[in-house]
Amino acid sequence: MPALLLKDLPRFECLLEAARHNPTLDPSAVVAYLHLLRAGDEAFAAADRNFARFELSHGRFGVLMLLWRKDKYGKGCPEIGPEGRTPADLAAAAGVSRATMTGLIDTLERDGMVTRQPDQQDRRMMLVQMTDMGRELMARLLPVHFQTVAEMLSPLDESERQTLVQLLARLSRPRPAESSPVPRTDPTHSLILSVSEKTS
Amino acid sequence: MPALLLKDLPRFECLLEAARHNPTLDPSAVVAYLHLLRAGDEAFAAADRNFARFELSHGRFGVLMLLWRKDKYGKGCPEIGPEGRTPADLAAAAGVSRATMTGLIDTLERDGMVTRQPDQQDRRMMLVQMTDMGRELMARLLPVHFQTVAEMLSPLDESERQTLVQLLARLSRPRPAESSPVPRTDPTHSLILSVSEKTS
DNA sequence: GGTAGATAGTTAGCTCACTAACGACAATTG
DNA sequence: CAATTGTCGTTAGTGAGCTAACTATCTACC
Repeated sequence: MPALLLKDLPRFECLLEAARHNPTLDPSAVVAYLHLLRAGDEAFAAADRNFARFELSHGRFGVLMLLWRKDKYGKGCPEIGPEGRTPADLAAAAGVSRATMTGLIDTLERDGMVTRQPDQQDRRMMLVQMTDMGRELMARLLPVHFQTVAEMLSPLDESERQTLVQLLARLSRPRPAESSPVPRTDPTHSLILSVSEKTS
Repeated sequence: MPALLLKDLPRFECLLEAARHNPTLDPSAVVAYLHLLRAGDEAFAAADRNFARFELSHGRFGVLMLLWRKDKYGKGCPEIGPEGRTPADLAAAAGVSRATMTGLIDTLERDGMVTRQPDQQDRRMMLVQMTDMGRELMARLLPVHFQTVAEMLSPLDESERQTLVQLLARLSRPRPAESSPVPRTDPTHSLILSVSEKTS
């Protein structure tokens, strides 16, 4: 459970009171912000508890998930592609530093979940691939993980989930919005984005 | 930025494809889950950038925030009260372990933001109090922080924020819902809860 | 063709959480 | 009153992330 935050949330009346002395305090914004942090942390922690049962950290799971996606569905979704299994690419896709990715791959390799082999074309690079053991681990873990996610969202019906996603999507840092070569679809559905593109 | 996660989110079509092979995969739940993690992480990271400018970590900010609230608004909101300035209480309110709170208070005390003094009644306890320097720091930081929160939520109008809060509140782990001695108000507004109560 | 700059992966050292275990003290119970 | 039980704050040690700096390699330009 990495994210820490005030579990003892202020009451709305206190915020109103405080707002009278702090002109920059927007009570409804603070309430939404605190709820967002809390819900995000709960979701994160719930997933982490599952991962821990399989001796995985969130970071290591992320690596396996990326490899699994490319492994299984790389064909169906061409922008994922079979390439991009280098540590640097994994780091960008997972949102961690290259140094952190080295450590993640180290332990995954030690545990026999992935292999590292030098790239023939570019000898600076390594190629990371999932082993059968890694695939088996994911085959056991993913149903549990997906079930947890499904349970977490079970209080909301389909249209409520869609509303939630649209609201959350509008909170993301407004991007340049230019340079979108892909045919426009509902932005809440085609949520490929930014980081994978802007290898700048 | 503590929380790490897949920045390279899967496209909805990929999820649909994957769902055909994984019966437990609920595509709309996964999309909502990923958006939640991402939005929460962005909110967390944005706040952290502010804190870092004032040489604060999220944890240290939490401590100062709790002390500030009790310091300023303890009277207006009696359930906060002037007591509860012990490390153990701060730890429970901030959602960290007592050991972590010791470290947070250590550095805050070193930097002159808080003081520690032994409790006279119960000589196991310490009392943590904010110094004038701490108050000054908060007086400079809070407007920046509140402004960041306001900007973050600016894409949503009041009714949208309310919708978001209600949806997020329903995602929180459903509590026993019993043992609520306080007169019922809108649960999305009176979001005092759980942790402060269940000192069990 | 040789040098300058960029990039890939790694290493070293940092911060900030955590758990487990400790001594000091308080509260409860025989 | 003595003993047990529980709590408070602290310490020690671990894990996961980060940045900065290094080596090796590729690319581009004169």
